[in-house]
Amino acid sequence: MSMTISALAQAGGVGVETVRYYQRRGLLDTPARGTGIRRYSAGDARRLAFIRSAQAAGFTLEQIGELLRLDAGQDRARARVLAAERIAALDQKIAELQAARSALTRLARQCHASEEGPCPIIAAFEGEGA
Amino acid sequence: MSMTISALAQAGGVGVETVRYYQRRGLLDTPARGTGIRRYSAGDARRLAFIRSAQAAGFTLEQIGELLRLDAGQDRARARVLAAERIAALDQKIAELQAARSALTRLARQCHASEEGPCPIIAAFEGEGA
DNA sequence: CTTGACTCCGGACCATGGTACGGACCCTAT
DNA sequence: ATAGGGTCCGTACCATGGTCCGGAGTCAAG
Repeated sequence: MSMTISALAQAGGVGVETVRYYQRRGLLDTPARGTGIRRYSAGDARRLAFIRSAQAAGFTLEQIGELLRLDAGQDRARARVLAAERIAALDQKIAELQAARSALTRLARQCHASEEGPCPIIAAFEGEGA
Repeated sequence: MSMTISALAQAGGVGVETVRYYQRRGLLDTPARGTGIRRYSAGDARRLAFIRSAQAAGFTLEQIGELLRLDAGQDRARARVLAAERIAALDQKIAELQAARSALTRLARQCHASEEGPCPIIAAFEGEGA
């Protein structure tokens, strides 16, 4: 099974330019072209999917590059370290977002409660006086 | 109570250049200078704190600008809409990060379990074959 | 065997959120 | 009154993650 760049991009839910960008970044390889047009494999599609999910997990493209370079699982210890670091960062970020969410929910509730006076959402910084 | 730009920046946990950047973006105002050096009020500090927390809630500086422009709570309805949208986005993002976290945790556990074979963290896209 | 869609490629450009630079000015302590 | 440290300001630069451009080549259908 082989596909063109646009099929690969579509399979990965990204644009063609993004695929080319990942190639430039060394995250995807650039298959040799037989007769002018490059053909991509299902492996490429899996790799692209990996990039996208690692990205969703908050890895930067740089870090994803590192993960990929620990190729064929040669350096499992390092991969585990990266994973553990990311999990910790994720926990922190999740906590932050949850805090933001409840602050926002509280403000919205207060704002709804009284139609009078300044909106608490905005007024969180009221009292501009010098 | 009045402070210099560096005191304001420090109070807000940002750099001086960041304060100036927010001024340029219209998020903080630029007090008139009496005799050469501008002086900032506690209100400015509260405003800066608001910007930082809104940012932590995932609002872009652009959106924060909009919130601020709904000044003195003139447009509570719009503020509530923005808050509701952000809460929804936050919920989605939190869910995404939680999913990523558990995927990563599972992979790390598998990687630990067997020292043989390719690391599952990396091998999530194995089988490169054309 | 031409037309239209797709591909290739390098390089320029974009948005976001800053960060750094450099010369001039101000302010305080010595 | 002078040195030093902070401030002022415009402008330039940065990292990240793309996105678009234009000219040339390729390919399948009519």
